[in-house]
Amino acid sequence: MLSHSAPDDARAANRINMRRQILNLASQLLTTEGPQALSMRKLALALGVSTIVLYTYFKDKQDILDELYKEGFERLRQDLLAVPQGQDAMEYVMELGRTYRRSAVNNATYYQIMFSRCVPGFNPSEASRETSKQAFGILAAGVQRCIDANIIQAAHIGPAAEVAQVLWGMLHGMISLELFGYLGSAAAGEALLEQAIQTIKSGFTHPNPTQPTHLRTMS
Amino acid sequence: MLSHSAPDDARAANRINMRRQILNLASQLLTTEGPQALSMRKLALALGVSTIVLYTYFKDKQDILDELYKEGFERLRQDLLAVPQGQDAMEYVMELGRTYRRSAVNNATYYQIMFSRCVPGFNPSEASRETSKQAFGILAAGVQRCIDANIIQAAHIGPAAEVAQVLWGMLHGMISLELFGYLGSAAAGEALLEQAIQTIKSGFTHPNPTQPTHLRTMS
DNA sequence: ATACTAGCCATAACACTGTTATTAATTGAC
DNA sequence: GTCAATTAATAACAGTGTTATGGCTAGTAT
Repeated sequence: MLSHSAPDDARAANRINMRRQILNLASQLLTTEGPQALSMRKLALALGVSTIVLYTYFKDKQDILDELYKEGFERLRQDLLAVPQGQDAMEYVMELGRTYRRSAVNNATYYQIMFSRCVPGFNPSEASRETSKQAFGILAAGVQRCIDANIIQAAHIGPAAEVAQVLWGMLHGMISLELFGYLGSAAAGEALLEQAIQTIKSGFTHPNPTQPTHLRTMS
Repeated sequence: MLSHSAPDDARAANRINMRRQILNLASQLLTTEGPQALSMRKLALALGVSTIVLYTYFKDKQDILDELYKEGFERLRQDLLAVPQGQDAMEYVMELGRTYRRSAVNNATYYQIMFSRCVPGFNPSEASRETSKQAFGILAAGVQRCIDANIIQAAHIGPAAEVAQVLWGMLHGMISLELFGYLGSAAAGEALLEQAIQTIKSGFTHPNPTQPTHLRTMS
């Protein structure tokens, strides 16, 4: 009923200011010490306040992680948006893949929150998963361009979203293996991703050879 | 110096017996309640003993997780070994891929331990990582067979181990996305994996088209 | 100006977690 | 039977997320 706007707005501004301050510190703690070091007590201590403060600005730890999850996908989205949509549609998609890897490696701790269950109870909220879909949308749009240019024959391979999911899976898989230390050095990871990209390019441009491939063998 | 073998063997037998009992319960707890529910106290309680018992048979929690990690890769390896090496080398590799997914989905909680950092401080030991390489070796051997049969032209695409790593990455990526809920239902996950397998098959059999693909566009 | 209401925050605690120092008991060895 | 060593229970320490209690401060209403 009664609407006293000015002071409430001041409070609201203070709220989002404090929220941002907490999130900035959480982000810093995440990048420097990793996901498991991000504890409510450490956060409060670094802020010079009590733990209760965190709970006045966030529902719980999940709420904070949810924001970091969103920020991670937003960083990825920004990096992907920065890729120039140059001449060739397929070349653009391949460059998206290389950029995806660079972004993931540069924000490895964020990537862990986004894709591995590194914090025991954490599950991203539905709203946050929408953010993830926006980053994926850039890949899908790139694939759609390839289909429109007849570089990928959609009829033989499926709708753009599905093709993009396959592309996404491969990118994520290679990066995930690299970040888990299964591929050796970063250089090896980069080289193998390049190989994977070339493979998927060939796979997309030469869809589904229905003739049995073993007939083409020669001794 | 003094070698009293028989009783020490009795103790040793008891040790490995107890170890197995603990691991069985840990495995059960892992599959039924997930990685984050696997606590030392819960384990001890379920065994009807004190927590200290766990520490007399294992160095720490990591030690137990390490065993589960190894068991996970052993299950995967066994499942992959069960795939019949039928007629076509490429068809065999594709079936390996489908089996890999089935195995991962059927042992989803194990898969989390194997590939996602779901337990804060856990890092598999070097010895355990060797176990993981044995499972990977089956994929690599399958790829090698394709190269030997000239289905995959190694000269254009790289050595078998690298090709297999690309295959592995794609498999892992698709499964990882599915298990994280990014692909929707299990049916969607299965269908998309099939599409990914078909794509990689095409990519492997039609290596590196050096001619610019955009010349082949038609309106 | 005074009383009040609302939000903010510190202290301390609860229920967990992994881990261990101190004890006591059991068990195998001679 | 005595002795040594392994084993196990109790209880505690340090850490985690979370919250009930209560005090304080700041804006509102009269």
